[in-house]
Amino acid sequence: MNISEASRICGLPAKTIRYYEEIGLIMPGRLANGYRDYGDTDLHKLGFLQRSRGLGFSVEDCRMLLSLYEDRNRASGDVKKLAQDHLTEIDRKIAELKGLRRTLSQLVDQCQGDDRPHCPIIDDLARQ
Amino acid sequence: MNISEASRICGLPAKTIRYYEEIGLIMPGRLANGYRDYGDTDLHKLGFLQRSRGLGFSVEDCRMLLSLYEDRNRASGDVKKLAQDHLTEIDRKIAELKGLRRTLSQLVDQCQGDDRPHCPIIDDLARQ
DNA sequence: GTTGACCTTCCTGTTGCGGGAACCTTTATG
DNA sequence: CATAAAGGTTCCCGCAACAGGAAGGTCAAC
Repeated sequence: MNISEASRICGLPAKTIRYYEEIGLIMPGRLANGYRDYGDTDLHKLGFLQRSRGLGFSVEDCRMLLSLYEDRNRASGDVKKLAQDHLTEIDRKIAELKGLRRTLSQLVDQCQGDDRPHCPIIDDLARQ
Repeated sequence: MNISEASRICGLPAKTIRYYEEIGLIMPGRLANGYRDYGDTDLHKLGFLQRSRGLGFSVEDCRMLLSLYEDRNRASGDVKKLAQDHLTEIDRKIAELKGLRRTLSQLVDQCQGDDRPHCPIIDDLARQ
């Protein structure tokens, strides 16, 4: 199966699939003409990558997850740790964004938003 | 005032300050020896940038905010719109992260996290 | 005069691809 | 059968917002 069909099936752009190959994540076979040739195993891996990335894991995390996926003797604890660390990072980001949101929405509420120059948002940013 | 002192005062790394100059955000004077020389106006702008970035505005947004800051005839509505758009974007990111968080935490909860290979997280990612 | 702490510019690397050029193959069509 | 369109390939640049580090100039102190 060529790359555009693999792309259609796994939902990843061809560019992304080539990139994953470049960094050694999935190495498909090649046909005599040099075209990439994706088999069932490749397609499963691509789908796995698509969903892992969809959960926000970094590509390097995905590399780790993929090797755990292929390791029949893996410890589920290793997977769980990866996921928990990611969860912690997500929580950190959410907290950070909520902090920004609080401050920003207060400022927005205070601003008249009309044609006049007076602006509490600018005043806050410019506070001496 | 040289760059390291400016950095200490505004709280931005010297690297960042130089970068802001490179992209035309703040253009300090130069001494005879070629060293950058920051005056009060420059320092105010740097502080303004530091706080704007701290609220998560993109550097290009900061450029716009800075020009509104310097525009005595600005309409506060322009500032408010920028801030509201940013707020919308923040909300979008929060929602996205919360979605990930939901799915991920469910999976984590289902996983035993022991030495055995069975793992609902992997199973979900590998779902055929 | 020499050391050490500054400063300068310039180049590379980061993350995860997207866009596009230049070129080759295969397939479809007149 | 010639050709054009639609694939494939590699390779290189660009994005955001800097950080790290090399190579070299400058300045103050001892």
